[in-house]
Amino acid sequence: MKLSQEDKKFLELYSDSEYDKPSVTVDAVILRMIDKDTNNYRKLPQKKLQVFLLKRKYPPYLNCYSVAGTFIDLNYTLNESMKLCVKNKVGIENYYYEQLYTFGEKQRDPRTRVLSVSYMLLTNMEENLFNGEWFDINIEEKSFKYETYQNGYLKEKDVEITLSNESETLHNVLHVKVEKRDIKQTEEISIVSTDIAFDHIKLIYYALQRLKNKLEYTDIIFNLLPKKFTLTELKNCYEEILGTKLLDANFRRKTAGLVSPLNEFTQDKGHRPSQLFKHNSLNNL
Amino acid sequence: MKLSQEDKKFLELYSDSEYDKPSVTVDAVILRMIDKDTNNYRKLPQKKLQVFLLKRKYPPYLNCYSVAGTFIDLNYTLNESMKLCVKNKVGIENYYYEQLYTFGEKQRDPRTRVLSVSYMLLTNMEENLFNGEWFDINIEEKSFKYETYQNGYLKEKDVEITLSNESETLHNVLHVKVEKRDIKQTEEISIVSTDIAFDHIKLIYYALQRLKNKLEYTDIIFNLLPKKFTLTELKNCYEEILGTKLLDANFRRKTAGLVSPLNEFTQDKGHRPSQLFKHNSLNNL
DNA sequence: TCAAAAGTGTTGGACCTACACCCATGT
DNA sequence: ACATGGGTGTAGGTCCAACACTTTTGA
Repeated sequence: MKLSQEDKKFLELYSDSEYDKPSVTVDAVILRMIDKDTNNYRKLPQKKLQVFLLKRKYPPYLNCYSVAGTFIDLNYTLNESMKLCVKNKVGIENYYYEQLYTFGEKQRDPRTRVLSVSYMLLTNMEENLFNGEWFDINIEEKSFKYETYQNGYLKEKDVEITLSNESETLHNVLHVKVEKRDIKQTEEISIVSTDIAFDHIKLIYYALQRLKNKLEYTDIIFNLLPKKFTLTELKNCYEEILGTKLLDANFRRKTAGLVSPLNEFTQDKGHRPSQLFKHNSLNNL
Repeated sequence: MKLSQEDKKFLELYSDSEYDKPSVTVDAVILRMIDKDTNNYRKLPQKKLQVFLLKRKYPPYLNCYSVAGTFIDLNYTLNESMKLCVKNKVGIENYYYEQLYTFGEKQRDPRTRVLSVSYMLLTNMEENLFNGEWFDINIEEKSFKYETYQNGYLKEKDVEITLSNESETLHNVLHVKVEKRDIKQTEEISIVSTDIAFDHIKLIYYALQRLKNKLEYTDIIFNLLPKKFTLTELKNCYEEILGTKLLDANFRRKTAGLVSPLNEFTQDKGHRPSQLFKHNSLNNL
């Protein structure tokens, strides 16, 4: 839509200096699925979901872990800012990403008012990345509470998210409260306790929720897998994210349409070789 | 997580004035479902999805239509800012809402660099609201293009969104391009032409997509319906949003679990009275 | 009487669950 | 030989699309 003459006149005189502006960061929750080797030569490695955290080099929260993020540069779009940050700080450029949510609570950063535009990134990289560590993710729900009214309901629960690697264990507890009264619905997520910087455990929680939800109705899981994989590998990834066990025979039939078999098989496994498959990306019309 | 002594020292000296900051707005796409009366005494009114647009009183885009929005006040959270804006400008407080997406393209506002944190609002209000008009939404997809590579695909289409009421018709065309190469996936939505302010037609498009997607796996549709409704009304709402026809008998069986019958019936309709139902909100455990 | 909507019944097929069963491998 | 994972088969149930059919009303 074109601007009018009146608009142009107005714009020549416009100054935004009189308005309050918040600082804005982009923050990337980087996830991958890793094979945890077992000692038993027969057993397959177990799949484990991991998040990449960076050790902060400057205050606030000096030496604490946080997700990758940066204040935005006004010369770039939000997506560009996020990509640049991830490239510079973590050293990766090849990943799936989507915007998650924009956090705008007033006290979420002790420096000043800061909005965080958060992203979820998925990669199938094996290597470690720059400036940080991969942490195993363990998530558990506790103290579930449920109340109903005539015109709605109230649900409350605690979510424990434990992030750990060989050297460190970070404990985090969130409180989630969903309330519905008539048409109004509110979801409040508050931090009970956290061992990582800012409200970044909330960003991680959002990413985990998004991933779990999208499993059902998208092909998002293949972004966490190598190009060639066995059906049991695929199944183990689903199980790790969903936190439930699936029936093997049924799983194979259900996912049959999503994958194409290759003429390759695993070897040296202490059990029957298994066929490798690739994601069949043409099911999205 | 508590701040260290070092952090506290740092914060005393901290000044954010040296950093670039963007302006930030919150913008609300307000939707409702309205009954369009037919002249035939036998026929039911048709359901029509509508969006509420405000006529701009100041430049830029003076006298054009836009969605409800405001620059944020740093004394409020994002959600609070949006609610205040909607209350003050439009006069409603009772609605379902969720955050949609944060837009950060560089030239999206002619004044200065502005981020938009957008929201989708759903209401079942019948009345007109302050400072604007309801517009019927018609959406049509054109010139679909599909290409496949060895490692991905490219999809392109044009989306025509026409917003109209008794006195005005606003034409808008978006171009949507989805590309996937290996793990990288990009979705680009660009404005081909628009009759409303800024990139607000994009916000409307996002809201419509979100609504359509959420129909399948949530109870979101009941936020657009009155408390008491007939099953045919419910079905017509689904059909209006999805843009397809559903089979009546099957629809009744499928939605049976979502609703509870009341001991009330419609009257004076020129056809058999129909039972009224209410949303059964206890299916979310 | 009739057009429109309300609502029920049925049939064949697709898909899902649960479980049993056999196959192939390296040590 | 055997533990482990790879992979197939099947019986019963559920759900779903498609279609036919009956009911009720106001003008």
